[in-house]
Amino acid sequence: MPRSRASSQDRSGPRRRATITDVAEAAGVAASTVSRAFTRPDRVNHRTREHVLAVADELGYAPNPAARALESGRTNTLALLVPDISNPYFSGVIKGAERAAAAAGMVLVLGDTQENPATEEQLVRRLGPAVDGFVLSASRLPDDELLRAAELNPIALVNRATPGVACVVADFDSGTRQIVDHLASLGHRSLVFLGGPPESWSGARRWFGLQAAAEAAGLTATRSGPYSPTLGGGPAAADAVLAAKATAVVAHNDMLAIGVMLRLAERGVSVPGDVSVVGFDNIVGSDFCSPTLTTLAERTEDAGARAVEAVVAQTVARSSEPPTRVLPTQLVVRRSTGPAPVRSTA
Amino acid sequence: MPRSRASSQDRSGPRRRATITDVAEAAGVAASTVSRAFTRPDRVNHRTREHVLAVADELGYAPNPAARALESGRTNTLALLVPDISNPYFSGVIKGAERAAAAAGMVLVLGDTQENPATEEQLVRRLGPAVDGFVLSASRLPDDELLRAAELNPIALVNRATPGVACVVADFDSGTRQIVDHLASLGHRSLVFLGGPPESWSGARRWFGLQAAAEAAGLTATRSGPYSPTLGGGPAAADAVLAAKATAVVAHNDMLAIGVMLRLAERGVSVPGDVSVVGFDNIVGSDFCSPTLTTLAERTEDAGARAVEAVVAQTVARSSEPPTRVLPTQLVVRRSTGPAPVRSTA
DNA sequence: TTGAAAGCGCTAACAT
DNA sequence: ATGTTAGCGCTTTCAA
Repeated sequence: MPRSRASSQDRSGPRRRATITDVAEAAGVAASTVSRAFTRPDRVNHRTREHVLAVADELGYAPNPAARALESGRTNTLALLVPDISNPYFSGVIKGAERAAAAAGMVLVLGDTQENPATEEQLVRRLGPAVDGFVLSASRLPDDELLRAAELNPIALVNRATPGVACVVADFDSGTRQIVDHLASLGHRSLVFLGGPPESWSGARRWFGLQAAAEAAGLTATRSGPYSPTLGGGPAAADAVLAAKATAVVAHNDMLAIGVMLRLAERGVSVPGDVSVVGFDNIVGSDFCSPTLTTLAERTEDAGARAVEAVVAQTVARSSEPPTRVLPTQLVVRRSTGPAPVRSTA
Repeated sequence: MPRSRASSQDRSGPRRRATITDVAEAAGVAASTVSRAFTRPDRVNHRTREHVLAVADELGYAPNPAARALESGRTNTLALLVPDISNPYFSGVIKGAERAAAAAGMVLVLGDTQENPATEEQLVRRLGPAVDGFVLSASRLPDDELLRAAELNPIALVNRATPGVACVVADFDSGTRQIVDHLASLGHRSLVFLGGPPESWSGARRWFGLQAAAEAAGLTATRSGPYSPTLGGGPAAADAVLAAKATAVVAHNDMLAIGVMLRLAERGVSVPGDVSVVGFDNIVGSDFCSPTLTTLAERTEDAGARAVEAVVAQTVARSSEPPTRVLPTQLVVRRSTGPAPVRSTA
């Protein structure tokens, strides 16, 4: 049987991995005993177990997860899909998910959907049989696809809500209220929202919340955009801000907010003297840009962790009513917001 | 045989995944034909193939990777281990690795070693049988462990060199020369290196290169630290800089450099008026901190991609002499460096 | 071109 | 407490 294995005579090729049978032979026991020694330590004689484990260690044996998965149908692997791994915003989600996955004894597979629904769909399909569940962060999939995927695999969403699918979302209602109240208390009478990608669920929630909060506080809220949620989106957004003679702007996210401030500085506009700027995300960098950025902080690590927990829970027992968790948000006030400038047209 | 499968009557539980047998039955062919339809399209009648694929699609069938892996010994999965996923420096490596892995038809598993050699070792051991190879970025494992691991799995290192293991490293010799020449051309006569973690291979290379380049250029180089390679390391490092009356400092990385500048600003010291500051990494943020940071850019995405390619190459054929690739570095000059201040003690 | 059968490494029933 | 056996889903001989 000329199977494609590493022939044992290559100079430095990977040594053939020890299998459970190798260990069994070397230890003079049956394979099932070796298996038990690893998985049900209490169901095997203490001394046998010691011996088996010693032999296994000597042979460098580690159970083959593929074989285990085949038998049990469980892979002990979770997949986390994000739109853009290099976006610092997702670092927190990733970190939290990693931690929770490790705590649950699971391995995390990371996927980058490149902001592309087709890529995301493909990853879900391809990874599906290889994982026990998915965490989809800022998913771009339409509701019906999400539902379909959720039939085959446990799924939890982060910052995206779809009825029937577990999700963890930031409390944008409270968050936008905090932002508006903060601006109102500084004397601002109106704000401009600089929108991000039209497909962004959280973008929609942010704008919705801002409108409601503005109305409640007696401010006028208008929307501009869409702009790229990156530093590169800054110039166009900043120019629009100046044209609109806004005294306060709320950007889709911190990257855009920082890009805006860069451009405003270039054009000789003072922040917060002339314009106050607020972002979303509280990314690394919002604390050292110039001026430092007032922004709404989400608990991204918690979000990642909670989502993993939700998926793990589903792998154990599917509940009929998938939970929705709302995580608190908190406005971090820094130097980019200040009193509304006094206008001649008061 | 009461195997633990999802019983088909749970309300909304995961539907049982279609297997190759299901498809075979539904299509009225043998399982082996279905298998061939997917893996050797040319070895099956055109019409049969169409039919089989149609049925498979209808059933939502996707081959089970675990079963494939069991048979072939290949998982089509690569693992990338980094010390800290949330460090923006690694985003580039991750991104590049993702891209190269996808191009090679492989899935990438990401692991966070938490800057901990023990965690790293554990991950390598646990993931070993589940993956076709490893990319170890900034590995903290001692040489002998690396060698041992390399016997069982193809491995490529990023910014770490160990004889006998494939690696991709940045050209720190050239990079440090660029830094020193830049400072020398601005009239600086000495520099202080703010060191990072003592175990860091690239940290050692940086300091080594700086010394050599300084000597060649007739500058004095001294070292200070170690400091935490984070914003939080800034204050201590900055205070040391002032105590040393340095005119130019080179920080272990950008995060530390930015932390230093923050503290210097706090203490009323002008950058670059009084002190010039240089970093390593060119992270996102080095372009919008204040002042913007002069830093040595590495080609991190390329590094990740090259490393993946090196691993993939090894999975095909192990070469006796694992390759070392040196990637160019480039100094990005921004506002944090300027002419050396004129000192009374000239 | 297709089907039948064996086996990848492991775990779980069942027997001892 | 331990061994024997069957089978997870798939690919791959080997026959037809």
